Amino acid sequence: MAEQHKKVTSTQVARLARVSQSAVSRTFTPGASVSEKMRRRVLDAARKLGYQPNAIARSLITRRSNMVGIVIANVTTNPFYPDVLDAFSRRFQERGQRVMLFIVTRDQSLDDILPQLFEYQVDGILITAATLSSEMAQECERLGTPVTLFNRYVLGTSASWVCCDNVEGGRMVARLFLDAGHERPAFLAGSEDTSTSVDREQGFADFLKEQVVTPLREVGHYTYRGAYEATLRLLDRPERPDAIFCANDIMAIGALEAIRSGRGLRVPEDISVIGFDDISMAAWPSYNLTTIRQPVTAMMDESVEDLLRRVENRDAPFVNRLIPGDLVVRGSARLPKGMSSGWVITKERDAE
Amino acid sequence: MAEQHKKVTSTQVARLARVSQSAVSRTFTPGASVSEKMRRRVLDAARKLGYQPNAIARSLITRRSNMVGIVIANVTTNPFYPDVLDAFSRRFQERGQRVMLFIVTRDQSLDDILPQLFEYQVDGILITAATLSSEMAQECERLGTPVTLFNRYVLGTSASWVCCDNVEGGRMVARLFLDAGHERPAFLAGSEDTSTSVDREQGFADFLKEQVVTPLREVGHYTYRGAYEATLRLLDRPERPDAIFCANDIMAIGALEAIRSGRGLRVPEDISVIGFDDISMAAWPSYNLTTIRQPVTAMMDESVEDLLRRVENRDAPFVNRLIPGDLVVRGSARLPKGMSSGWVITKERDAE
DNA sequence: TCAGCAACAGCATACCTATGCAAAACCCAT
DNA sequence: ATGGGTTTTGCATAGGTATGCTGTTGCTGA
Repeated sequence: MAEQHKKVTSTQVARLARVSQSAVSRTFTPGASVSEKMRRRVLDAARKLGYQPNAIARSLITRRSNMVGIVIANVTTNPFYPDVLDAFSRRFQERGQRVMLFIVTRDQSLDDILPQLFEYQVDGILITAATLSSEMAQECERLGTPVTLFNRYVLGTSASWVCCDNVEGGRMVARLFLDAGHERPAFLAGSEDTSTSVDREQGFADFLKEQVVTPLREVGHYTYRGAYEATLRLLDRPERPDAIFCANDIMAIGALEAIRSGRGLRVPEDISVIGFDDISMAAWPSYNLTTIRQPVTAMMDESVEDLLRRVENRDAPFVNRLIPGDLVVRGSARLPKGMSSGWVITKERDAE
Repeated sequence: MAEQHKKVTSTQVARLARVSQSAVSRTFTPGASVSEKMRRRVLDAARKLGYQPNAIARSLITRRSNMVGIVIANVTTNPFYPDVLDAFSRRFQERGQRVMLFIVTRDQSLDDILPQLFEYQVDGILITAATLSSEMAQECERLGTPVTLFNRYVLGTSASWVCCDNVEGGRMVARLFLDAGHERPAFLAGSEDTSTSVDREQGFADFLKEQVVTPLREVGHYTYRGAYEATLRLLDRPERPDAIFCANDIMAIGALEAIRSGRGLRVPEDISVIGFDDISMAAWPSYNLTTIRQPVTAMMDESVEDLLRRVENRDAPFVNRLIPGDLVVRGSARLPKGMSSGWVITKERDAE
């Protein structure tokens, strides 16, 4: 049997097939010029030896690694992100790109991560739930490595980003609360240093303030437990809120728990709760959460499309996209007159 | 400024620093012999040019890519796995290994995935929630690539595996049900073709049968929704079960929902529910799930230790480890006399 | 039959770094 | 100053593949 312990190279295959190494290479290079006879001879020999091309050597010479870097955070705290990671991985896979993965923590700077990706000559970088320092953005530019941000944005760089319209999402929730007759709305923030939370709050609070209402607020750090406790604090305030907008679904679920198990109140009779993301748990019967659905599929399609386009063509223009989310009406928030559970309310897209 | 658009190579740095290319290489190779003076000159030049070593070229010559492949499944359906992925990624990161990620679906065969990892010359492969065909195991062996399975096992190959003792876990649950006086226990299976589900059921059912009880069973496909529906079917049987052991926590949560929201019964008064994994949701107040805790930390430590040991030393022996889980007693199952909520019951480890 | 052309094969080289070996530099003690 | 030993440097090559260019083959049509 072919029990050699060393790796098989194209040269060995060539020797066995009595052809040149180039012939072997061409056989394994789609679109190269090889006769059918030769291809067969090579493939035979290759099979006999158990040959597989060495992608490392190939990358070295073609200057294409066919690897993209994915940088992602919050994979354990927010079920939204495993979904995102899964879908991205699958999409890149289909497009013939391998994924080099980095999971980062909030306190970890990308400035330590990206250089590792550069060392491995990734063709492009996709960043999710984390932001880019402007030095790093510049570095990417210098190296000619395209970068796409998912759900974050950076201005003044050549990085692409595609983002849910968080401000508009916040606004939609504010409108719903007011339409439903709520008077003491509150916002449960994620992390202060996160654009998603800040933007959602801004849309929410600005809209309310136009109607002369100032929302209460607490911070839940984008975690279930943080939200649980923050909600208890909210409920114990003298001016108890009658509606809470949570910066994401997992916090909304924490809030629900706190309201029901923690304080024995009812949702939505005593308090309305609205989340953001529309993770699959949101539809579970006991949560039945009204929420803003992020248009993930569209966002991801656009992200990988953009990144790969720029990998193919370094000069392709980068793209900044704000995609509006939909309000998914379920049972955790009091309904305004004329609206009913099961509705999905789509914001008409403004002209670009 | 150094605005060149091409990648900087060690040769260019050498030229600028007026030294040999070897000197540059040695400066960036920890432990190589370079004088302090030289190192400084090189680093200066490198900084000026924005040089970064090319890991691809390095890998080609050292025959070490410093990449490991992680193959994982169920990332979106079971919160247990994002946790696992996160921890693995972090551990490898710390040990200086980059992660090449493949997320697979149940119907996807590893036989298509592993060759891709081989092409990229990964130093080792970690497989989670999926199994290895024996041909592939053999292929790994031939190529000398160490493989470690996490939470799966394969016999008769040189692949390592570290696994929770699922049989014993099932047994512990059976014992608890009997001790608590249950008479019509049921098992909610994950997927029939999955060793975790099969083993948990085996431990459970065998123990019960010794006591002359045969459990009911349904299949929940390891998903929330599947479990929800399977539980409704169980509850609608003429001989309604009074205790359900679910093959994992996410199904247990689906079962809880079905019991409460679906049929208006109480847990644990009417029915006991026990899960497996101890994901973080299990501790949430409204679930408060009694479950078997997988000793994940130990399992993961052992997995990466094993894999990296065999990467360093191809001849290091592979390892098969069965690590017992702990029974975490909470409120979703009726308590046997003398046991109380909050207990963690550890199976004394048998001699190996 | 032969010219002319297209298709294909092979040679040689490039990609970028690490490293064995020999030469050079340095250090210290005598 | 000299010699022996140690450290440091540079040269040259290897690692596995892709590809431009030249040479070869085989075929077509007149």
